[in-house]
Amino acid sequence: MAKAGPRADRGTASRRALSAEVRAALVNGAIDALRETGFAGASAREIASRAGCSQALVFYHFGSVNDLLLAALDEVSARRMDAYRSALEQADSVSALAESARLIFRQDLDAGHVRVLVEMMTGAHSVPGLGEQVAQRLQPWRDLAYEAVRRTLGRSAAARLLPPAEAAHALVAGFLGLELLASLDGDRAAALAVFGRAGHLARLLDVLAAVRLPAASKEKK
Amino acid sequence: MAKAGPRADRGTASRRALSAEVRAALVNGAIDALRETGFAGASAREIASRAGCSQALVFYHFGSVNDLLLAALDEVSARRMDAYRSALEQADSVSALAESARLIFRQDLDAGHVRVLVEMMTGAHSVPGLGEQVAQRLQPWRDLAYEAVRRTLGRSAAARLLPPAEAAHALVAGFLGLELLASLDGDRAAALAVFGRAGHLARLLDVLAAVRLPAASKEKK
DNA sequence: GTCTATACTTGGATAGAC
DNA sequence: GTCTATCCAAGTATAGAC
Repeated sequence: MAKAGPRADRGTASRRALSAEVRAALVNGAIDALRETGFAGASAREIASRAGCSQALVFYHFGSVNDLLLAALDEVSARRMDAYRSALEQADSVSALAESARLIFRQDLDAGHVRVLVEMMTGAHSVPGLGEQVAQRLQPWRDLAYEAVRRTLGRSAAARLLPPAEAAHALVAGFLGLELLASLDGDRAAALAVFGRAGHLARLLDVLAAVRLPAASKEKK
Repeated sequence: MAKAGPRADRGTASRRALSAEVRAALVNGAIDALRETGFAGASAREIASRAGCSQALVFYHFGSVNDLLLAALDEVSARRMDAYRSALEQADSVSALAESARLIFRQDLDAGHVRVLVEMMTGAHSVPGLGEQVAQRLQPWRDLAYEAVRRTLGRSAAARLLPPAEAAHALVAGFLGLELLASLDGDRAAALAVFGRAGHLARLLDVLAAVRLPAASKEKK
């Protein structure tokens, strides 16, 4: 299973496994630090302490603290992307989409996934060049939101009322803004109420979405 | 006008004026630093450099960097509160409210007012106790949003569809989330498009808002 | 690969001259 | 009130032992 490396006499595989464990521990430590102490508190020492290893290993394995933080963001993204995709893909109406979004948001709120993203977005502001890299990592999430909205709204009357690109942008902004408020006052109920309300309104859109537009009947050519 | 202090022989008033100028310069420097370099970059040295004075004055006048940053947040709040209140008070329909919100958001986005707030909200996360103080300062804005929404929706059918408390929470979250996205990718157009769309949808609510509920006609008791 | 030790930098905060 | 000088804590990053 494990590819034999150089000097594969004894212990190499396990040592490699140990090394991978350290990397994983550092990434997890970075995620926890971002979530609990914020970007400013996510120092190499803080992360290493959470990972239970030396601070020097941050630089050995990742080169710099910022690169480790980006790896942490990648890890969170990867972990969530599957959950997002499957939840959103099986939503076949606007209200089902809203309900999926509500469930996903609640999970992410509790687990702190959005928190990590928000910390990186704002922390990036004080480190030149980091913003672009965070933006790059945010893109798949935005694409996912756009796809989900576009698919459920489709070419219906609802899409005229609410163009997918704008709805998707608003959806992503909503995740971020509601997370900010929730983490400030520790009140997740208010955020969830907003998603619940969006679900109610979405049911109205379901009706409109069911009405397919009569293929540009009135339009000139 | 100026209250005579101790040793009011000569120059005391002007010296006092100079001192006030320094305080103002520090507050402005703090605002600029928060906006341009973020919470992590808003150090005493950075701020003092922008204010054109010694770093020691931060501590002499404000006691600590955090207290200066809070003063900066207060200043931004005070500056904007009047503009907000007058704009929102003269909105007499949901769509007018949406248009006001759009104009205000554009001003704040360009001037960086929301940026300062977001930086303080996330930066607070890494400093114990700061979160409560920021939350306290956010409250007037939330109250204002709530009042505006409650007044324009009123006791109409629209208020059933969209309870003021939830709408206000969503409105504040929208400001924050859209600012986060706009500052990450430098694209304010997408955020403004969302507000524009909200305006279109608000016109639908205007119709509902015009329909006053027949004082709980169907309800039991 | 992992550790300890350390060089170097930056930032908060204070002391004391003026 | 404002400055310069300084102390101290914390952070990034590297060197070198194991």
